[in-house]
Amino acid sequence: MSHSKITKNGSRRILITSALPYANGPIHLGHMLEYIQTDIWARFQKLVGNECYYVCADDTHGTPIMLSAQRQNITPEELIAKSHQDHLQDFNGFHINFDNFHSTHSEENKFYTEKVYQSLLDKGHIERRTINQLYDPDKHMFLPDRFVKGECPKCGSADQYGDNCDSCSATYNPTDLKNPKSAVSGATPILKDSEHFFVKLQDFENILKNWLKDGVSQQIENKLNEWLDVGLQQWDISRDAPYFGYSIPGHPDKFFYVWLDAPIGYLASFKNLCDKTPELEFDDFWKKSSDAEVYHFIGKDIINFHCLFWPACLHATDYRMPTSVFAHGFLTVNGTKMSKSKGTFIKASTYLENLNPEYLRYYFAAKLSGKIDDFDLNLEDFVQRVNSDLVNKYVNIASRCAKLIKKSGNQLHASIDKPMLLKEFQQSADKIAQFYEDREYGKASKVIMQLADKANIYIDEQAPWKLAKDESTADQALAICSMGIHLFHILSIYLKPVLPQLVSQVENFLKVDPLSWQDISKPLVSHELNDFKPLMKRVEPAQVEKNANQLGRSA
RNA sequence: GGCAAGGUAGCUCAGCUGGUUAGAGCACAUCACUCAUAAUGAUGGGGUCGGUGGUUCAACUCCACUCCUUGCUACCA
Repeated sequence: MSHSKITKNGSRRILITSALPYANGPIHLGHMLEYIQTDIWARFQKLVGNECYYVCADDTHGTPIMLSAQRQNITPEELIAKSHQDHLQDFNGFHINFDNFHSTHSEENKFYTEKVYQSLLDKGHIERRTINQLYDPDKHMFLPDRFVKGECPKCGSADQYGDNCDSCSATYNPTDLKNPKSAVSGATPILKDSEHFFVKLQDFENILKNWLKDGVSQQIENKLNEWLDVGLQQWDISRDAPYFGYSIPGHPDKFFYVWLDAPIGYLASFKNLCDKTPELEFDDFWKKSSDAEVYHFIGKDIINFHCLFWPACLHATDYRMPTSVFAHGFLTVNGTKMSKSKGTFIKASTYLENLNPEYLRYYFAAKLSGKIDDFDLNLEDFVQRVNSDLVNKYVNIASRCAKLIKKSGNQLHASIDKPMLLKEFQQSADKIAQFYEDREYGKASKVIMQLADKANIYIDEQAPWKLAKDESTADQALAICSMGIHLFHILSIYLKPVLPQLVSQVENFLKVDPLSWQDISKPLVSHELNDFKPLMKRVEPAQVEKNANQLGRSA
């Protein structure tokens, strides 16, 4: 169902998360779509005066990290420490303003994971059962799906991973693969028994159905019906040693599956923030009766984890469930999946070497909706969109007014030249706020750019440059250019969640304190400005090409 | 294979519960302007809405089938 909270009074308490990046690889632009989407929402909530916290963490456990560390001859702890630094650098580079970025390999996470498990156990939601699984006899480890390769049992294609075939898209069990090989050692896997721990998800069916009814969008609910219609099954939450993670209390050879402790990272990161922030209480947000709001931003690929397993875990632990879960689609580049060989697998760090992060923030904002549709980063469109909207329309307003104002000592006129136009700009605030709230950033951007067009039309019609030539009308010219700045001022507030860095330069130019939503109604009459300096350069198509080429090689 | 979401002008996208000549931005063309980071303004050409077949007085909007893309399919993360 739709979430259309009114954002006027600024009295809401909100906790937001993005999905945890896996500590086994670099952040790429697909990741950034989600962090930028979330960051814009968090910045918007803060801008309108709500109490809002945005937390995240590295997802550090599981077989891939263990093996990756082995291959690099380092400990998993060293690997995830390196990732943590790299990830933070990328996030900072894109102005992702986390209130806390923690790790699932932390005291807090261990504590809450065990707490969740103990609650599930105490309430009889855990069952133990022996299952049969592929095992690498050389490496002495059980093999997750993605570490078994073989021929598709249906079409015979070679080198197929795990449980589905790339070439015929058949679904099967890893044990069905013909000529299976361990992707770790190359050995032929054998079947071996092991006792696993399962969460009886069926126990939560009614709770989950009720929560879904008004907790998530129709699109997500439709998807989840696949699971609910067939009937919820048991969820395997244990993995055998060797495994990098937390061992299950009382069972030293069994470990918690990474997907159990990953979302718990949201709790852990927030707890860690609370411990650093005296006025912040964990229970105010997570106790069952909390009236704070909790939102998870995720990709469409992990809907089941966040809308079935995770709420069940929270409920069993007597915590509140999320207010809602927001899912977005996948990023494509020039219409296709990001591909290393095509040079479209773009790492965050490579992008930052060549391009301004706010170009991408704006491009994402200009096209994002609240739905789970995939998102295409079309590089040509990217250049045109950013240059046209940001430089030619928005920044241009300030640029074209600044020189005439400087002639008058950088002092804005004492009167408002066209009050009705100002009013129109101000009255768009509610509509734009609602679009931000609904994550319809594309629609918000469209309204903002329509206003920018109106500002340029106004200046064109008034032609202050003509009036400035004559002593008798010079004052009128100043009034018009001042009006242009008033409009620019409001546009800057509307764009601030998307373009924090640019708007901070604007604040310097306008000589004002950090802008807030309230400032929309406070035009800078008779205000003094600083000298205007170019606020943003155009994107050069060559930069983008360089970027793509570089990426192809370095990925 | 099953389920979900998407397939609308050259490009990127809007189009609510079906209803006059299908919209926007960019790109393109012509004209105007010259204050502005060769920016801005005005006007114009351009789609029959993936395909086929239905329902209806009327469908981009409903139904069926079909093709294509992406995701999920519970021991991948």
